[in-house]
Amino acid sequence: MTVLTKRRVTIRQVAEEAGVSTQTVSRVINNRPDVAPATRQRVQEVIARLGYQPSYFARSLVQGRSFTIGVVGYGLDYFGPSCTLAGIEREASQLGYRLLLSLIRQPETNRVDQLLGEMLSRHVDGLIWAVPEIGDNRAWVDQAHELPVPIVFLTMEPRPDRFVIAVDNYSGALMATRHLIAQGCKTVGLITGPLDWWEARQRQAGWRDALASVGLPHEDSLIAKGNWSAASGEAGFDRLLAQHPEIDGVFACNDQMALGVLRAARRLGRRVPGELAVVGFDDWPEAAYLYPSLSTVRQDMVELGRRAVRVLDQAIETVQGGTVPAPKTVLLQPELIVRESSFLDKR
Amino acid sequence: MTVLTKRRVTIRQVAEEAGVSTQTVSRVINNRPDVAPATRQRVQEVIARLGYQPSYFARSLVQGRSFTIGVVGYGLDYFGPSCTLAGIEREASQLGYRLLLSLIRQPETNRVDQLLGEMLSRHVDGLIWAVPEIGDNRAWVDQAHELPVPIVFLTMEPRPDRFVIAVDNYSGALMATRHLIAQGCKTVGLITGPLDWWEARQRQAGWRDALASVGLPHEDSLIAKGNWSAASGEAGFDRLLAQHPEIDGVFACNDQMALGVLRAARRLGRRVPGELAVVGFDDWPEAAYLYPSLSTVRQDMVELGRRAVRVLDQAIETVQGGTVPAPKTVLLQPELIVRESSFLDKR
DNA sequence: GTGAAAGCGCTAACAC
DNA sequence: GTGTTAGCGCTTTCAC
Repeated sequence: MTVLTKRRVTIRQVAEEAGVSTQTVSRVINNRPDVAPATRQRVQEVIARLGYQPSYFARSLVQGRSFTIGVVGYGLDYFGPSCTLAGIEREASQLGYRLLLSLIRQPETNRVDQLLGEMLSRHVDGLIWAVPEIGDNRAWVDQAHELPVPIVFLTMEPRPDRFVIAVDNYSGALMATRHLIAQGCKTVGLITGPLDWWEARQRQAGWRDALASVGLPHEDSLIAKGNWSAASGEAGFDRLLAQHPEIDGVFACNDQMALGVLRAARRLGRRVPGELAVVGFDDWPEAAYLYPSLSTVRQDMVELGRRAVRVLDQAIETVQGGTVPAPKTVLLQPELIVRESSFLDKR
Repeated sequence: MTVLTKRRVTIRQVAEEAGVSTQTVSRVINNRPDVAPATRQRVQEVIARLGYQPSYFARSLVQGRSFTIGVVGYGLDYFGPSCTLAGIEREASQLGYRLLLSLIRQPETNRVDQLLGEMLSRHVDGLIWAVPEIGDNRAWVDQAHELPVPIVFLTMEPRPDRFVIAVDNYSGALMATRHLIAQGCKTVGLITGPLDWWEARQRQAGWRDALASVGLPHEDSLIAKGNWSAASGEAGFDRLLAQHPEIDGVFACNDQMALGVLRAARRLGRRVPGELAVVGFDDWPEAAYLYPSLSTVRQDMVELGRRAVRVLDQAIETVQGGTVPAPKTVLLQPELIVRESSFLDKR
């Protein structure tokens, strides 16, 4: 508990106490070789005794590097983003960074300027933009070339001039829908997320292409628009069934909406599994404990965060080295998890 | 997008460009009154043109204040902690603070020293310790008097010499159990969390006292120890039922474990609601969409976080004013949410 | 090996 | 009103 001293100890006090100059202390705390062993030891003793803690702060000012990453996140009350943040923190911490966190509540914020400004004025070494791409909330990205530090974008349409880390939503939706088809479904409905979300559009495209490629129906009346909530999934299935009583499969674009579908199906007397096969997206931890347990597409949000930090770290190092880092895209592959809810009685 | 300039602009460049001293620029950016209107305008123009962004960093160094709060959190893959963090961020942002975030994975960490040291060396104005009280992971708190900045503890046993913000778990458990009793339950089992968690012990105590006060059984064989997961809730109910086939009520100490109980009950052929009444704790967003929808005890984790920041802010102001702030405890009251799962057929 | 001087970007205190 | 000086805590450069 030696660090916990009432007043901040400075390098000067240590120097005085040890009878050396501040430079020597600096050399010791930075593990420079050119210090006499005896001196080094003496200084170290004083440091321990006084509980001296070098100020990263002052150090950053002169070195132009803070070992801090700015993270702009969104909607921590959802499971996915929380995991992503956890992943970011974990990797960052391993690489020796701390996190400066900012959350935004409306993803269409126009405070982007102010936000970035605040982070930059705290001298972050790099930025992670962990806000979903919604509507035109990416318009500003074109100008981000001008940022003095590298920035990595999470969950947006990959583009060659940016660092982007994303899950392959299209491919995940393809897997989910093909699985339903393989189960024998003839009419597969879709509960989408809000279509101004890039992720939602990708998943919808996957659903459509999977059906189109085998000649199954995929018209708009098979699509119910949800808002990621269980309530919207429930309502969406009601609408779907009203128009298509023959429906025997549903791909819900997240697990919460799938939960809503399960609830609606029960209320309307459709057996799941058996008469109706349901697949979700996310693999949220409770999916395995629903009744029936939910088949879904797992995306590893923790890994997403970690990758973002690794990529950013490399970019930061490159910048520190004086070069301009080459943008890079990482597309993580999701995984189909088959449980009970997607089983269909063959007819 | 004016802030996004390639190289950081300093106060000196602005001063030169505007033909004034750095001091005058400083006065303008700090909105000091003693600047001639004409000068002020000229400076502001230059600031806008150059996209100058003052460095909080350098400012903090000289002012001894960073408008940054250090947050040490835990287990962001759970819903509660995520909400708390969201609440912290929101309030902090409103009060003009940024967050420096650190997550720990084992709550019994002995890296407390290092962690606090790192935060302090980044000159945080105050700290929020948002890690549950587990085992003796609070032993170090006795020494925290020596910290140079105020620290607020979340979710731990209140004590008069500390800032503590917590939910009244005892009272919540009391409400849950009394509700089950009021429904007509005669044998009420308990699925606890790990008992080295303070919260788990509080909830257990509430359960016990509620039963004891009306003369209903509350022996240890009615208690199954879980670990907050749905799996442990399911296994716990199996054990409970084996020993007490007459069981007609269960209080699960969180909603996940309650979900496990629902699953086990279904498997074992106990009707919920009807034969078995179940109440959870947390009111996690999907609780209303389970089948049956889950009665539970709502705790407002977002508010918990916000309160922590407000209390910390006051303490910081007091410290800045040169006084020692008086510790304070805030105990938030949870709320019983009655849904379907706790109904019991009267006999 | 070690120290003195200069400076990172800013503001407090004091001059004028 | 505005500029000058000094200094926050540290590191870098260059003496010795």
